[in-house]
Amino acid sequence: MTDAILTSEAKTRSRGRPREFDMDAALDAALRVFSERGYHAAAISELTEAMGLASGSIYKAFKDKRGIFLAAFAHYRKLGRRRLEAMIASAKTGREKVFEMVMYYTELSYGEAGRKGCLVVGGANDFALLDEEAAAHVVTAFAADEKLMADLIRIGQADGTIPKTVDPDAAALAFLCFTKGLRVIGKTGRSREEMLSAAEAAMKLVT
Amino acid sequence: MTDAILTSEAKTRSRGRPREFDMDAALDAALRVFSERGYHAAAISELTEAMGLASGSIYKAFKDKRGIFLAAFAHYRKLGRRRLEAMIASAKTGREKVFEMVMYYTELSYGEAGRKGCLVVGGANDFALLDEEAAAHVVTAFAADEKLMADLIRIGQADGTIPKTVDPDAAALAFLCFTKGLRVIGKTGRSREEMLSAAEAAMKLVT
DNA sequence: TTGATTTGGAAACGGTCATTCCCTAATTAA
DNA sequence: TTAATTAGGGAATGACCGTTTCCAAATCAA
Repeated sequence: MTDAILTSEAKTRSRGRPREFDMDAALDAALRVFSERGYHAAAISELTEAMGLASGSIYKAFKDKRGIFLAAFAHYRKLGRRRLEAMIASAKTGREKVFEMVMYYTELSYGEAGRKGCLVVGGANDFALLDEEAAAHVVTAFAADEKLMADLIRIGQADGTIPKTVDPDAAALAFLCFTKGLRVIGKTGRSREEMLSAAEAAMKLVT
Repeated sequence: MTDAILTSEAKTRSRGRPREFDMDAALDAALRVFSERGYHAAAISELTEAMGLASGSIYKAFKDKRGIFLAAFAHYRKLGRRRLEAMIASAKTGREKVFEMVMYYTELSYGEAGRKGCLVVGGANDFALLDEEAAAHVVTAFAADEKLMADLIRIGQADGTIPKTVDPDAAALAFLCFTKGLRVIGKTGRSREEMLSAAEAAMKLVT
């Protein structure tokens, strides 16, 4: 409920006893619990244990269970976006950038990491019809991914690595479905090789 | 736990008072609740209301909440598979069959139906790390879809409507991810037109 | 009929969950 | 120093949830 939740950057010391725990570490722990168990199955007692905080402390730092989730969700998005943009930046052509984005999700979608799943995909499942505001955050997250992918496709069309015949918006939505589907299938524990083969096949979307 | 749960076909009358409620209708109601709210957020009280049964009756017909879900899940799969196979049968070429399968999921992924989501995708989220046996049912459901899609692609390669250069297994997994992703994105309430454009784009997977 | 068996349903039960309370500790403002 | 404020934490709280119990009703076997 304070700026600290949103930015997790320390700033001008406020009055009263200062926070002792590390917000980023606490949110890391919280998102781990929410990813593994889902929102509704995650008990406060599990969150307190994972975060290393008593329930009273958690309820003082966040408004309620929903508040913990929304903070963890924002944290998760910030971290993910940072890693994703780093991968995209390392690629030269538009087509390679598209491939890097596909690979970013592919590498998260097998083995143990895959089984833990995606907080955004999980959020879509847990909140779509139950919590309008939380659902709006999920929509925002998907929209950001979709827009980024469309931008990368247009870059590829500008640099000649992706045909002009491709409809960037349609292909971006198809990629969005594909990558979120990767995360769903990843929860069933597939191998890296299988997921890589699917990712390569998906690149046909930009031919 | 009886055959009736699995087959929902009436058969040789057993001893004792006969069941009064319609199993298919009850499972329809149950899967509606589970789809809309997810497994953990679905309360028994909601199930009793939707199914028109008292909790005692439900617990006599099913073992527990998990048993209700598993029965609804099997029911959902049976209904879905029936509709899917009908759509595929109406298509002539292998490529058209692939398209019909993609369209089957596309038509479930927008508007109100899309918002309700898929019980199998939801199950992957709700059970992957929490219930090994239930998770195995999810794996089976995905595997059936994946195998069917691979078969359709091979039919297309045999009748010349899909290039031999396509790897059927890789493309089938890519389609599986795409269609399950459609169901995830569908929970955020997209339009039919958008989803159709993505579905058309996805057909590039078999070019 | 009678007894055994099974279903239907309402009420009761025990446990767990999210949340609050309250006291102590640490800090700033005056 | 003192007062005000905020964090930490453990115990208490109240609600709800899944499940069980118990009794009446309906059927079959004898």
